[in-house]
Amino acid sequence: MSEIPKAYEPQAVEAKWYQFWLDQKCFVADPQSPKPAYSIVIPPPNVTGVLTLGHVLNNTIQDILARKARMDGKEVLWLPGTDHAGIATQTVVEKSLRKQGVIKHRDDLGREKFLEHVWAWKEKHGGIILQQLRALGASCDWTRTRFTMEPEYSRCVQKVFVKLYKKGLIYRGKRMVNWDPAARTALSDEEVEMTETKGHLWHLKYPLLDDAGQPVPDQFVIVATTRPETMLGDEAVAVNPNDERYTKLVGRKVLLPLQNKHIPIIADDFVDPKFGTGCVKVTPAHDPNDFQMAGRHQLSLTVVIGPDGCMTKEAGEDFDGLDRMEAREAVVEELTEQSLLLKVEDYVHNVGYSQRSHVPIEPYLSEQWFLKYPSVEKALECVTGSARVPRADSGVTPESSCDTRASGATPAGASGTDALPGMRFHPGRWAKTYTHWMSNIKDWCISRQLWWGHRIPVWRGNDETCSQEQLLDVFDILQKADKSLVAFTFKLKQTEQVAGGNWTAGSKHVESIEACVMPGADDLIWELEDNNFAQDPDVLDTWFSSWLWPFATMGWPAQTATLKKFYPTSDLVTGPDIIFFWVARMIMAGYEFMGELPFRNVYFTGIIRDKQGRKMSKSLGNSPDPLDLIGKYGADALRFGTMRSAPLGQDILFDEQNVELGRNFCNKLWNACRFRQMQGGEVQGEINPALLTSDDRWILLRLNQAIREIDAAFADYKFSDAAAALYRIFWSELCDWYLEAAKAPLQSGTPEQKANTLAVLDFVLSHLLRLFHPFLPFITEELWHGLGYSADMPENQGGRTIMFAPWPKPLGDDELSFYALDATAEAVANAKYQLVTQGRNLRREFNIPAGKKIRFILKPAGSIAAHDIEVLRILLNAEAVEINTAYAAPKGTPSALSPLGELFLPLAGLIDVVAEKARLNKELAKIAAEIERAQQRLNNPNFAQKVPPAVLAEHQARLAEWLGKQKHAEAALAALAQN
RNA sequence: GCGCGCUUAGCUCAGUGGUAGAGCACUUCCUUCACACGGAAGGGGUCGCAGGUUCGAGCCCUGCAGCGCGCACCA
Repeated sequence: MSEIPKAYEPQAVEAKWYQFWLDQKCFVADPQSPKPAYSIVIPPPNVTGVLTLGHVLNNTIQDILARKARMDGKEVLWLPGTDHAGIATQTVVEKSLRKQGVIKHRDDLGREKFLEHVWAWKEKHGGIILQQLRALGASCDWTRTRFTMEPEYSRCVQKVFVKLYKKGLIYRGKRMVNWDPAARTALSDEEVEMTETKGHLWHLKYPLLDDAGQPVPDQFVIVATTRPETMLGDEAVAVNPNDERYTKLVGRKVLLPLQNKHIPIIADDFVDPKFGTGCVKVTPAHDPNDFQMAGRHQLSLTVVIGPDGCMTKEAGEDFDGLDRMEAREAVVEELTEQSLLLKVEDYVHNVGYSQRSHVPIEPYLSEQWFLKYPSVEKALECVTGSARVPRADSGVTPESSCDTRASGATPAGASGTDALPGMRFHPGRWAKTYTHWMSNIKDWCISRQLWWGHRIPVWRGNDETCSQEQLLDVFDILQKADKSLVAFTFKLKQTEQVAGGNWTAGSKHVESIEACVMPGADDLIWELEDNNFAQDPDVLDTWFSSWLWPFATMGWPAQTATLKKFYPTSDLVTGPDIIFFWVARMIMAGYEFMGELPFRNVYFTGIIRDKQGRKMSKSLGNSPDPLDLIGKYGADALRFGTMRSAPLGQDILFDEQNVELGRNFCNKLWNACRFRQMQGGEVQGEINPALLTSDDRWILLRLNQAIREIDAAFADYKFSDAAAALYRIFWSELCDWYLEAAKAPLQSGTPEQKANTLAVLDFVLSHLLRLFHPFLPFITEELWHGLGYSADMPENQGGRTIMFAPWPKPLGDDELSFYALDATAEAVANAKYQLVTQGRNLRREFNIPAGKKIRFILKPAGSIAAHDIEVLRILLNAEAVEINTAYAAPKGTPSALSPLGELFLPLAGLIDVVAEKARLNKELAKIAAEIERAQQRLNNPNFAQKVPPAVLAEHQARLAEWLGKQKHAEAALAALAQN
C-alpha cells in the first residue's frame, strides 16, 4: 500500500490476488495432509448455465465455510464441477441448430451427429459459470473440476446402474408416466409442477343405449371433464357401485359421441358419488386413475394423443394431427353442434406442468425404466432422529440448537473428517419435509427419451430382431461370461421354467434376452452387437448421475486417497427446491454405494427474489447479472451485501442497495487501514498493559465479544448474524469510537503512548482482517499485506497469505487479567462515550456550529484520568474540557448528568431561556414515563418475591438512575425559572 | 385437504421471558488533516388480531385472520 487511494478500487486488487492464490496452489487439497479434513462438493450447476444471484448466495456461503475451515487449520477440499443437464442442454442446442437452419428436428441429424453438436456446444459455452465463480472469489480446487458426462464419471453411472439392476431394483415396464410433449420425454414425478389453473368443467351427454344397441331417446349419462379432448379415447363410464342412482345402469352401454363407439357403464369404488354427476368418463390411455380402472375391468386402451401432444389417427380423421389444445376446442364445438354439451362451468384445478418446458404434462403410456430406491431405511433414519447433540467442534449447548439430527451411530474412523453421528439439516425444519417425502416415495422413472445423457447400458435382442441361433449364442455367451461384468434376464416362449439354473440351451425357444453390461466389457458388447443385439436408446435422468456426485467426483469406485480423506463431506449447501431431486437421492446413494452418509450437515439457502418478492426469472428481466454487480461494486461488496441480508432459512429480497452497502463497508475498511498506515511506524507487536487506556481496554473487550459472537454464528450457520457482528465491531465500535478516541494519544501522547496505541490498533486490525477474510477475501488479503501483518506470521500461517492465518480466538482468562480487561474497564469507556453523546446533544440543542471549538466544564463524580479528559475534549470538538469539582454554574447553564459526572456547557448569558425550558420539559416527560414504568413494576408485591435477585437489583438501579436524572433536570428547570 | 414458513419503525429484516434493535430511507447540521462510498444529533413502533400462562409476553400456549411455499389421483 504505497500510494494509497482515498477510495478502495476493487478491480485490480481482486484480479491480482485471485491469480496469486491460483499460482500458489492455495485451493488445492492434499489428501496426504496430516490436517483434519474439511470438504464440500459444489452443487454442480448446469454446464451451459450462467451465474445468477442464486449461485452467488450459494457459492459465497460455500466459500465462507471453506475459507473459515482453512483458517481453522483444516485441509480443505471444495470440489467444483458441472452437470450435463440433459433436457436443458439438449433443448438449447436443438433450438440453436433450428435457428441456424441446420435442422428442423434432431431426427434430421441422427443421434451421433447431434451429439457431436452438443459436445461442440459444451466445449464452446460450457464451464462459463465456473469461470464466473472465480470472479466471485470462490476457492474451489479447480484441479479437480468434474463433469458428469466425462468418461470416468460415466463409468460410475453405468456401474451403479448395473449394480442396481443386479439387485433387481431397476426394472423396465409399461407404465403411465409424466410425459413432456415439448421435450418428448418421460419425466419423474418430481419434475412435474402442480399449478393452480383456471379451467372449465364440461358436462357431456353420452346417449344411453338399449339392449339392441340403439340410443334410448332423451336418455343420457352425464359426465363431467376438464379435458374434453380425451373423450375420444374413452372406453367406459364409471359409477360408484353403491350409488343407487346408477346401479340399474351398470352393465348397460352408452354411445361414445364423435367416435360412434359403444362403451360400457362399469362400477368402481374409485368414483366419488358426491363429486359432479357421480359419473366418470374413463380414458385408460390418458389418465393414471383410468388406467388403473382399465386394469380392474379389462378395458382396452385407445391412444388418441401422441407423444408430440397431437391427436393420433385413433382420434378420428376430424381430429388427427390437431394439437391437444386445438382438439379440445374442436371437440367442444362438435359436441355443441350435436347438442351433447350440457353445460360449461368455470373450474379451478391443479394442472401438472413440466418443470423444464412449462407445458402441461400429458399422462402417457410407455415403456420406461424405473428404480426402486435403495437404502431408504438408512436414509430415513439418519435425518429423522430427534436427539439433540451438540456439534463436536463448537461450544454450542444442546439447548441452543433446534436442529434435527439423528440418534443413530455412524461407523467411526472411516474417514478423516469428524466422525459425528447422523446428519443435520439447517434449518432443521426441512427434516420434516424430507421425512415426509422419503416415507412416501414411489419408484423413480429414470429413463429419458433424449440423446444427451448417459445411455442405458442394456442390450436387447428378441425373436423379431435376432435369429433363434443368435439368441442361443448370446445366451451361451452370457452364461459363460464373468458375472461381475454382466447381468441378464431372458424370456422363453411357451411356459418353460428354469429350474435351479439348470436349463441349458437346446431345443427350447428363446423369446428375448436383456443384458445389462458393466463398463469396460467392450468385448462382450461387441459380441452382443454382432448378434444383432441393440442398446436401449434411452438415456438416464440427469439426477441419476448427480446423486453420485459426493463420491463419484472423488474417484469412486477406486478407494482413492481423496475418497479416504474427504468422504463423507462436511457440509452441503444447496436450495430447498432440490431437497428431493438431489439431497435425498444423494443420501440414499451414499449409504448404498459407500455404506455411509455423504455429508454431515446440509445448509438450505433461501430463494433470491426481487424487491417485490417475485422469483428471479429471465422472462421478467428482474435478475441482475452478478458480474455487472461485481464490476460496479466489487466481489467483496456483493458477497458482504448478500450475506448481510440472507438470514438462515428465509427467502432473500434482493436489493442492489445491499451491494452498495457492501461497497461502502469495504471502503470504510480500506480507509480505517489507511488511517492506521498514515500514523506511520512499524507494525507494533507488543502491548504494554501498564499503558493501556480505557479506550484500549474497551476495544479489546469488544473485539473479544465479537469473536465469541462470530464463532457462535458460524456454529449455527447464521452467516447474516456473523456479518452483523462484523459490521458492528468494525463500524460502530472501532471506527465510531476507538479510532476517534485513539486520536488523543496519537496526536498528543508521548512516543510510548503512541506506540502502545498503535500496538492495540494493530492487534485489533490484524484480528479483524482475519475475521473478515471468509466474507471479504480480496480486500482483506490486500490490507493484510499492505499493513505488513503478513510479515509477522510464519510462512504457512498467514505469512504468505491471510487464507491460512489462524482464526482468531477469544482471549483467555489469564490474558484478560494480564491486560486488566474487566467490567470496570468497559464501564469507564462506556460512561465516557455516553457523556460525549450528551455533550454533542447539548451542542446541537443550543445550535453551536459543529466546527466551533467551545469550552465544556465537567464536575466529575470521581477521579478521572487525564487521558479520558483529552478524549472528551477531542470527541466533543472542544477547546477545553475543564475539570472543576467546585463548579457553581451560573443559573440556567445547560448541563447533562452521566455516571462520569455533570457536564456543563457555559454559554455566558447566551441562553435562550424559552428553548432551554422546552428542552428540559421534554426531557422530564420522557424521564417521568420511564420512572412510572419502573415503579409500577417494583410496586407489584409479587415482583420482589418471585423475581431473581439480580433482576430485581437491575430494575432498582434503573429506577435510581432515572430518579437522579429527574432531580437534575428539575433543578435546572428551577434555576431557569428564577431568572 | 394436510404440512411448513411469515406477519416487529416508511422499506428489508434481527430479536425464544427482564429498559423494543440494525441497515436503508427521513429531518437538521457539518466538506474538521482515514473515509461525503463520510461524520454528528434527531424523529419514527399499542411487535397481525383475540384470549390464556406468568411478578413480567414481541418471545411460551390456544384460537382466528392475511400472505407465501411445499405435498395430495377426485373427474
